[in-house]
Amino acid sequence: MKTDQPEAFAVLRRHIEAFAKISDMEWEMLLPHLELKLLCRQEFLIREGKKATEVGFVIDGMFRQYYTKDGEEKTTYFFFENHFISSYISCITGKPSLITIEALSDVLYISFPYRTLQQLFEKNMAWQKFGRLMAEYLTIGPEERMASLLLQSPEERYLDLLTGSKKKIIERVPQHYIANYLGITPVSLSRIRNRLLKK
Amino acid sequence: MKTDQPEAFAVLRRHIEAFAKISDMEWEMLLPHLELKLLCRQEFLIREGKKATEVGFVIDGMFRQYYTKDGEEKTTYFFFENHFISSYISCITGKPSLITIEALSDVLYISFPYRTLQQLFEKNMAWQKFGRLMAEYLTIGPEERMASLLLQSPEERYLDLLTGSKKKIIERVPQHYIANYLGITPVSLSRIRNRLLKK
DNA sequence: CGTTCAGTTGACTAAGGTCAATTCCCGTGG
DNA sequence: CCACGGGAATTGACCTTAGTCAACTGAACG
Repeated sequence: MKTDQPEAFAVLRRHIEAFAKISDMEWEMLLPHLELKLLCRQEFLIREGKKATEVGFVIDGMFRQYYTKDGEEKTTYFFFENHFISSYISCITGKPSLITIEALSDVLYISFPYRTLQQLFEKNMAWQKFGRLMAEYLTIGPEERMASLLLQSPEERYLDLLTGSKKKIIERVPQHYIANYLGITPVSLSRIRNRLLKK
Repeated sequence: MKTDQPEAFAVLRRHIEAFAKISDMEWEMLLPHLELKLLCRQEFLIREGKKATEVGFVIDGMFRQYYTKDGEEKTTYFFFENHFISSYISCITGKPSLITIEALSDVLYISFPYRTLQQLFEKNMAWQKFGRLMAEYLTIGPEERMASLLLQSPEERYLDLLTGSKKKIIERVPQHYIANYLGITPVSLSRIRNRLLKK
């Protein structure tokens, strides 16, 4: 696992600049607040019921995000390298998080306080713009997931995972988490796979 | 139906300022681009496949937003007075809209080009901030809808509509659209209602 | 008074959930 | 090297709930 801190921070900067260009000076406003952190498998980035205060960026490893209801977990996303990760809604609203984010492997990630980001928003146009574009980007995930739940059967959702950019989910995530992500039980996923084989 | 244009515009300003304070001068930057428009029942604000270019704000009436798949419509939201309405994702991405927005009644609404908004974002910090807060706000709807589809049965979703701020959906929207919104057929909704009566 | 469309009801089908038994895989310790 | 243990995945039997198709009811409107 690479642990080169300057390089990790440079990767983050590139991904921030994919949203909005920021000058060296503006970058220096965030840099002192960055921390490189390590999380072991099955540890939590944020737990349901706690207020989220930090925003993360995955350098190496993967996370699972889920809601809990009646003791049952319902997976909404998996996150891999080079993705921002946070209970952003909890940060924005200041309310306790409804979601839990759990490390599915040992994870190396960059962390910084949402509060810092918020201060940058107020101080600086480039950061404000980053905040807008980031939030715009964040609308797209849930929208697609919602559409998928509304439009597709579990079988269709499974087939979707086999193609395109989602393949790494199939490749890296244990099957029972995938079933959970699809909204079904591992038993049903097994049957669906069986059904598909026979075609 | 009230058609007082200055008053309608003032209502819009109040709702914009619920996100970010803007000065009179900043308001003047948007004002000339506002248009008060009328749409008849069953007409469309935006249709699937077209690029969205405008953002709307409902003064009077209601809309339904839906995806289409294999000729079937799947309702995602209803919008009433004092809500922004747009295929915002299409505006943001510049791609053709996946959703259709249809007037469920005759509707009076304010319209302005997304392009104008985008120009204001670049020119002005207050508008940039509005853009961020608006986008942040827009993440919450799909997130909640996604969670509801993942966590709740159709019956639970129906019960939810009977309480709190969602009551106006039950009160104003025909039942077969509600069934569609719940993700089931009108037949099934009828059975669920029946089942609940017997309890 | 008929036409139309929304909503209800019945009979049957399809698909996922549950529970339990079994198999497979993999790592550990004898 | 093999035997055992534990978790993951599969399979079978049975249940629950939504979908489909069709018939019927009821209210709205001309």
